[in-house]
Amino acid sequence: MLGKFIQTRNIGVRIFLNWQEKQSFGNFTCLHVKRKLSDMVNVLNVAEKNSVAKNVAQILGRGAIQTRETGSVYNKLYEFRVYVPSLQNQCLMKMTSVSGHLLSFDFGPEHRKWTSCNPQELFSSPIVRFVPETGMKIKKCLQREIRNCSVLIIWTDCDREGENIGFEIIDVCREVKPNLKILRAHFSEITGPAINRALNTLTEPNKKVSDAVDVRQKLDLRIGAAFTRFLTMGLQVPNNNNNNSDKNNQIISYGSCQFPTLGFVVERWKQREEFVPQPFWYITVESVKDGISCSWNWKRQRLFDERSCIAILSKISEHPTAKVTKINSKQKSKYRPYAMDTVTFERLASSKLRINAKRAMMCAEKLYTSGYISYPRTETNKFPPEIKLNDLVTAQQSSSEWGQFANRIIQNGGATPRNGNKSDQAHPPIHPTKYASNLNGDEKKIYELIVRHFLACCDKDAQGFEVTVQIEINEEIFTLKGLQIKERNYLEVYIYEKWYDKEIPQFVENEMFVPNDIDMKKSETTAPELLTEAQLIALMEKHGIGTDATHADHIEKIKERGYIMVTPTRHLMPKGLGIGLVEAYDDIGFEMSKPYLRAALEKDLVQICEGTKTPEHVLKTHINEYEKVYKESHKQKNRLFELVRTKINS
DNA sequence: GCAAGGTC
Repeated sequence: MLGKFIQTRNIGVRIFLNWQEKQSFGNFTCLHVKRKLSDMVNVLNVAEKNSVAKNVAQILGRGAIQTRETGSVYNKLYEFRVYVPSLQNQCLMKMTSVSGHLLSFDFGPEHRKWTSCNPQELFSSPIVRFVPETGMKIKKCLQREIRNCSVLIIWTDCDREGENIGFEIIDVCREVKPNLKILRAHFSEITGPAINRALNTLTEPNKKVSDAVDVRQKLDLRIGAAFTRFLTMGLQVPNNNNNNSDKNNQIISYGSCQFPTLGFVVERWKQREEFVPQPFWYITVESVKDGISCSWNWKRQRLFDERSCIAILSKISEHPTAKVTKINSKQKSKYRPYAMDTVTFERLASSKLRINAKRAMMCAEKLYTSGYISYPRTETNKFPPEIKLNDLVTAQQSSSEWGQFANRIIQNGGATPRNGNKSDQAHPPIHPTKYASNLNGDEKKIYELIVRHFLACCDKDAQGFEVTVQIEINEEIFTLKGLQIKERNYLEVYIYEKWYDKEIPQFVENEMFVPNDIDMKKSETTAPELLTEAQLIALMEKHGIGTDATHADHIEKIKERGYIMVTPTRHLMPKGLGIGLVEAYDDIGFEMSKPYLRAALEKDLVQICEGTKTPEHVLKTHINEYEKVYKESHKQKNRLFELVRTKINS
């Protein structure tokens, strides 16, 4: 086996020279080359984006790669030679890429113009699939290169969309070469071991997963377009942007993700609007001992009845002597963070670094394609047992900021990750894959967050000692808590969380003292705050609205449409138009702004992937559901539009 | 002029 391998490699080198000769001398060596090339299998490899193609080629080609232009500015072609186990052959690998989806769905020409048809027809009108102008150069490149290849290996991202993009590549290539052998590589980080493992474990691509995405695309297009045309043309809201749009109406869009996103913002706003503050009363006790002031907490916390509170106050004022009835001491831990999934990442970036989710994902994407971190779109928050965490921790020892901390983890017996219980069965939690020292700006901050979170997760919980003192004053109970931090552990590297000592005096059981002050205070309940971006993302995640990659886009979209705005305190506030749309649909009895419809679709898509439902069935069911809503809104359109107009003007 | 999902 080894002998064969070496021999094949030698042939590979010879052919390589001949191939270059062929380039230089045209047909001169043609016959000779033809004979030798027959030993070599030509393989076209296609990744989802150029950066992946480049880095995968660099790893597999061990630096011996040739770069060629493809006609598409962003997509290069990299050539190298490597032995591919599942083909049992030394291969001439041509590695190139698409730029995300290559194909696009749209209505046929007869339904594309807004005035061409009743929007309801869009639920059943023909849909065409085509390569948009922006992808034509990539398509030409794929079809040109596949002609002299017998194998196609798909290197798109290992998620649902990636599988679908894989089939787009397959369709385009099969158009010119129907009898291709097709293989799929599985990887979730671009490192030597992961990429070599992928090459050694090629499988068939998964059509079911790709089918699920087709269903999602068709549904989103039909429903989005039908309702958007209906609302925009029906409401005729004048456009206040002075752009060059020849249409004078503002677009009032509906989308299966943007509408529920809006719904969350409006719902919170409503809770706040409808909130009625409730007055409440509570008793405070102040004392001083050993020079330390203590504010004791009432066990009843608060009473909503003033007279009851007065009664208790007068009762304890009769014998205002406190007796220490209980002292509890216990170990207290502050837990280190779980391994990082995408939503946690987006929320931390937004709340701790003040980098909005959209920008944070862009930075993470760049760090991933540069090989610094693992794939940033993951729902997994537990590390697989086979991952070599100690190697990853060791790699961070070069840092002047957290290197010592990484070193300490290793010295103390190695990484002990705090794992959650979610796994998408495709990607590990977000973690650094190598040390980076040359980053700047937001990318640097994002990388630092990922590294510090990773090291914190691999370290130990912080340990403290909590003392709870309980007193009774004429049968009323009050408590005081003190905290002594013993071991900071993960907190030393995780600068985003704080934990403070709280010093309290020494007490002994049955000790008696007279408090310096006993008082009754009045306060009232406060309304919930408007949502922050971080909280909205958490809600979207919880209800399955959008993907890790698009949460941020949907929030941007509803801002752009004039449905919501951001307050100076960075809270999300719905505008009249947004409130009107949500209330109008609520009013005619449809939960369009609620997340349930999208969640139901998501569930069906998973079933398509698992093979328990057919794509045709799922598509038909959901189309029917939304068409019913459409017909009803059309029937009640005067009422619906009037409701929205009232809100816009209020 | 529409969606959501990829990416530059």
